[in-house]
Amino acid sequence: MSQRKATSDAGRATIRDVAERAGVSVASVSRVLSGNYPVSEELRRRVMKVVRDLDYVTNAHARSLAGGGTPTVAILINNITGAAFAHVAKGVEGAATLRGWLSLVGTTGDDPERELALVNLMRQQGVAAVILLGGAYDYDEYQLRMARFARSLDAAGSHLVLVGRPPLEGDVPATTVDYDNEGGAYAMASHLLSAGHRRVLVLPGHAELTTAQGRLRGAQRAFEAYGVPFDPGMVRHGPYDYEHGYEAVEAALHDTPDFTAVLAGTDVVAAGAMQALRAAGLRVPEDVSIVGYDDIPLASQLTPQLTTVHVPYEEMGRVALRAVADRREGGAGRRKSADGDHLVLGTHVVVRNSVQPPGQHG
Amino acid sequence: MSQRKATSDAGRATIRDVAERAGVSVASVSRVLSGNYPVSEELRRRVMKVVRDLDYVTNAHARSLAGGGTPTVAILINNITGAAFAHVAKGVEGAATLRGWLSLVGTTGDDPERELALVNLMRQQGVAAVILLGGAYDYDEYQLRMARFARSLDAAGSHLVLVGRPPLEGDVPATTVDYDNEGGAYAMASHLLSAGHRRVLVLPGHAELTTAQGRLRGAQRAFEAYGVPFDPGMVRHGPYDYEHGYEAVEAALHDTPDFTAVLAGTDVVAAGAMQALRAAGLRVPEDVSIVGYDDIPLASQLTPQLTTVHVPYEEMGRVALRAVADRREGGAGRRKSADGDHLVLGTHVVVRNSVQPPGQHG
DNA sequence: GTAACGATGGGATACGGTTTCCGCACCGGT
DNA sequence: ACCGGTGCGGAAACCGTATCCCATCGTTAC
Repeated sequence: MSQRKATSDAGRATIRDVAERAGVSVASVSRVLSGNYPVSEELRRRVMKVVRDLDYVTNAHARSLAGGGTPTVAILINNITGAAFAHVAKGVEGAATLRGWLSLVGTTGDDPERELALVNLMRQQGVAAVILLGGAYDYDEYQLRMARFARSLDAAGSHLVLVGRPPLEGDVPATTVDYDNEGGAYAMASHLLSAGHRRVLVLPGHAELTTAQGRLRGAQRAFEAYGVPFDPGMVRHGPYDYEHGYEAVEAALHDTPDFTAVLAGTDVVAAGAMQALRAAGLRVPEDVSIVGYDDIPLASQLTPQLTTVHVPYEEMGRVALRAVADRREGGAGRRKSADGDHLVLGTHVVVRNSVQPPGQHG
Repeated sequence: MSQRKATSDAGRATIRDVAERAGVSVASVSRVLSGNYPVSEELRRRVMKVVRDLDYVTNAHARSLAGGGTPTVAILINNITGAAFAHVAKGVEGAATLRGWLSLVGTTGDDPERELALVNLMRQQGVAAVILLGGAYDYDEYQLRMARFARSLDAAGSHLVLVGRPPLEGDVPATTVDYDNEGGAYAMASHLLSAGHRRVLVLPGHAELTTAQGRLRGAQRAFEAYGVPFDPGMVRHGPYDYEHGYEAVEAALHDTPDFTAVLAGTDVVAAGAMQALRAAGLRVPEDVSIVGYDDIPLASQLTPQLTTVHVPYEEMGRVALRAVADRREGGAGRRKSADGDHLVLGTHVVVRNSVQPPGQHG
């Protein structure tokens, strides 16, 4: 019945075990390990030997409790298997690891309840920031909820970062990392129009998704700029997946078969559209041109290779993490500065082989 | 100069702040929140009101220190953008969230140093398990290192889980979740052989990667079973990426252009191979058949859709997490049982449109 | 009417580190 | 030989929560 548990206990070794075995004080061990206090060479050697012998690692929980601890960021994502999001996650994770930070991930599966639960969970973890990936839904209630999240995290010394969606309205303590979504769509549609296409099937995505709204707006603006009437009947909304692309084209071939090009809201949607056209005996791009959006690897792996809009997803992830890190260094000083709270990265069209002037068979 | 920091301090509220404001003891607040101890309705109401007012959340670090805490698993992955790994991660994360567990991810980028650092970092975090994804390298030193990891984690009350690779040799405290890699390759090659193909270009992957070794062995066995001589000159090793598939086919078309089918080690490699064949003016599958491995979404999005081997990646993730959870529940009792430490899931061929008997043009 | 008991709430302590504050020893200078 | 300074190691006070143990109060049984 010893006062303290035996050194040879099953669980992990504590700093006290190390101190005892090395015949020094607990404080000394801590100092040797953190290295922010002068210790004699002799002491360091003795301690390090025991640390190796016991295979000791410090308890991260205890360490963060006491003040130190490695910063952690949380990445919240709808679906980890989406290539675009995966690239953002890669950017965040890479930048985090580079500075010794940790990253937690959670997937929400498009469920607002899970999102709520996860944000709270992350708040408990005392994360340096919560990074939310993907387009937002354009419901007022959703926006209000985000604002509440932002304030709540801010009050707890954390921070909310929105990636790939428009910033929140009002004076909300959140950082947004966005890309020129509408501009990319404008450029992409212009590319199609300047090739001579006039009847274009548009598959922007879900009507309530901010991403889809921006892409649709960009396309409309391009039509206006070219003086081409925009036919709302040629727009079909739906999820960003392969099946939607396939089915939308199937339906369009039945209803309005006179289109000569497809402006897909996503590369994956474009892939589905392409397959549906082939199934109907049409050739791409000889009979129908197709363009995508995102420039994920798939775009260059399709046949023909897809002309699409490049979005710097991985860089967005890096930028998001840097924003958090900077803010953490900066600390006070720029409390109310709304500057730098909204970063916008550029997009550009990548021309490949899926577009051809209409009516030019062969 | 108060003894304790003011309740209205900037940082997050503590349980003590709540207790003070509600006029109860710290213990009572803890009990109300954890709910594992009888408390009067009056007390509960008073506490919960303050909790809401202060937007209080418990400090996860303190909680884990004190014994409670939500279990966490760490997922270590080479490259998060790989579709197959992403699906495993999804399986793990999904199953984890289902039981209220948390998941940390780290990417190693194929760098053994980073892998080492990450395992240690995760050990500090006191994770319930470290789940390592992807094929292993067949170096002795690497195997030894893994064994050391396993023992180290085991000693710290954690556990190592290997997913998608062969189990470690010897009496190592690790769990392996594997799939019938060789069997899948055998079936896939048989499919090609039974269609009449005899000259097959084989792109198994990196020679040192256990995954590639298994797929190659399976193919060889199938050739033997069919009594078809296996030509080592038709095997080209390389990374599991699009570029390798493309370049390998380009080179093969130059060196040994008489092949009628390509047995790719991965769907992505198959995509590259397909593109290279097209670039050379060959049709798939009329002139050359192609098969892949993994059955990621890309396989069904290519044209023609790819015949491939389905690997239950997401399920592997779920199974891995369940293994960890079971072991944690089970606790003692089955210490030395090597049973159940190696789980193997089945694979099967998915027939699509990329295979045709050779020489049947049209 | 009183003793025993169940239901609750409070105080104290442990969890594993970090860090501040102190004291000790050893150094050289006069 | 005495004194002040410097460098290094130790004791103890936290960090925020869970839980054990005990005190109290209202009940029920005898």
